[in-house]
Amino acid sequence: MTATIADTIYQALSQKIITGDLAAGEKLRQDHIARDFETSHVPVREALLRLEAHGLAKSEPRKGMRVTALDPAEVREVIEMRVALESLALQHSAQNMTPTALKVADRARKDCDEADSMPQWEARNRIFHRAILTPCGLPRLLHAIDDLHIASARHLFAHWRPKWMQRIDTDHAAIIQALKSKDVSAATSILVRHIRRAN
Amino acid sequence: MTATIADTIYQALSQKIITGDLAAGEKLRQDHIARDFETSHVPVREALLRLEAHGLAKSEPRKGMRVTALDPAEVREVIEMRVALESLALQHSAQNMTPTALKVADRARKDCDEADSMPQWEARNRIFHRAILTPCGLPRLLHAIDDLHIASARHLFAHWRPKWMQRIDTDHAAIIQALKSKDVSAATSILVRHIRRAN
DNA sequence: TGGCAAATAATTATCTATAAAAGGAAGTAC
DNA sequence: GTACTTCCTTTTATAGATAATTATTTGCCA
Repeated sequence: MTATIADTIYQALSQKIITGDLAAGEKLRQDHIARDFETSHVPVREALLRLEAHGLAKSEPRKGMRVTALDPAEVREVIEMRVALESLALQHSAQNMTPTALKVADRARKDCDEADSMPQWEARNRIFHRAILTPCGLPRLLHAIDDLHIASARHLFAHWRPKWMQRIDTDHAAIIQALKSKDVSAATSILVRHIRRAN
Repeated sequence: MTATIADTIYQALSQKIITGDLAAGEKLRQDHIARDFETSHVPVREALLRLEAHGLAKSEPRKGMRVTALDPAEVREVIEMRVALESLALQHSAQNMTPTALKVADRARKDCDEADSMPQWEARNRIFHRAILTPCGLPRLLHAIDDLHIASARHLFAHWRPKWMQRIDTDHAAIIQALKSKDVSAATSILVRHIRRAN
């Protein structure tokens, strides 16, 4: 489990970008970051490249990296992509859904409802969505969905953080219920509605 | 336009992986590649990371990179993802489709039909698919589709290269025709069928 | 002969140093 | 006063060297 330094830096920076701690458009200077992490700039470069791969930063050659902007058009785009891909994943997932997997998902649902801060809720919300989709067994699809969730999370932090309050998510419960009764189309349509309005 | 060295290496390696010149499972050794390109290993590392981001290679920390395998299950997965995302893109694209864009697409279609080798056909086929989808104006979606096309291309090279022969693609023509007459649902269903069977 | 262990080789990850490019400031010509 | 040029600073990109980790081989003992 020897996590590489670049890994650590990538995790830290992506978290900062997601929460808005690093604002859109902000420059990411290699040696400043290197100083912060008490390392050289080489692993920083690696981490920045990974940020770029996940759409969190953009590089202009010889001019450095900047945190990507998240305009409303892209937020809508991400939502439509999530609708398309999460529907697909859920249809496969529902077929493979075991009682065990359902219990795991319901546990994640409860954890999410019980979160007592926005960052905690956001993390647990992602875990819930992943839990209901993981049984699809399509790794590439799940990976793509994860990236979209990261973009969604950025938007959630930017626009909902102040207004957030603890609440029971009825959509989540309804999805679990539909999965339990093997009603795939109901589960899918609730999920689609949920994605479209939760953002 | 100062292309960085890492750029060049990435292009070359990805091309080799797509065409099967670098086989699945093959190790990608940093200093060997560095020697081949007469450079140091640092830009090589960058290129390898980009390969990983596009799903063409996988890294195990401290153990190096390997070209990813392309098992039949993943091929099916990619097809289903393409169906989901290209449908979405086409629906937006059809709405924004200008006569000019249609002409460009039809030109791409003819070029594709006239290709006289498998690699040429593959490149032009990708250009055609991109041409009919680009007007959707959703950059993130197009980018995701591009990555899926790369995976599809690997499969095409692996399984169709010997059997390839020049032919007129009637699906392509039918899609253009449907777009011309603004029949979005017809265009979409032809595209879906096309993706499912062309692979 | 087979299996374990230490040493060796190969390879990756990181660091330090150098080169190249871009951006900005100051000075001069008009 | 404005625009252009040149120099200086900042920052990124690459190279070469070092450290750390893994794989392999060889030698020893049962």
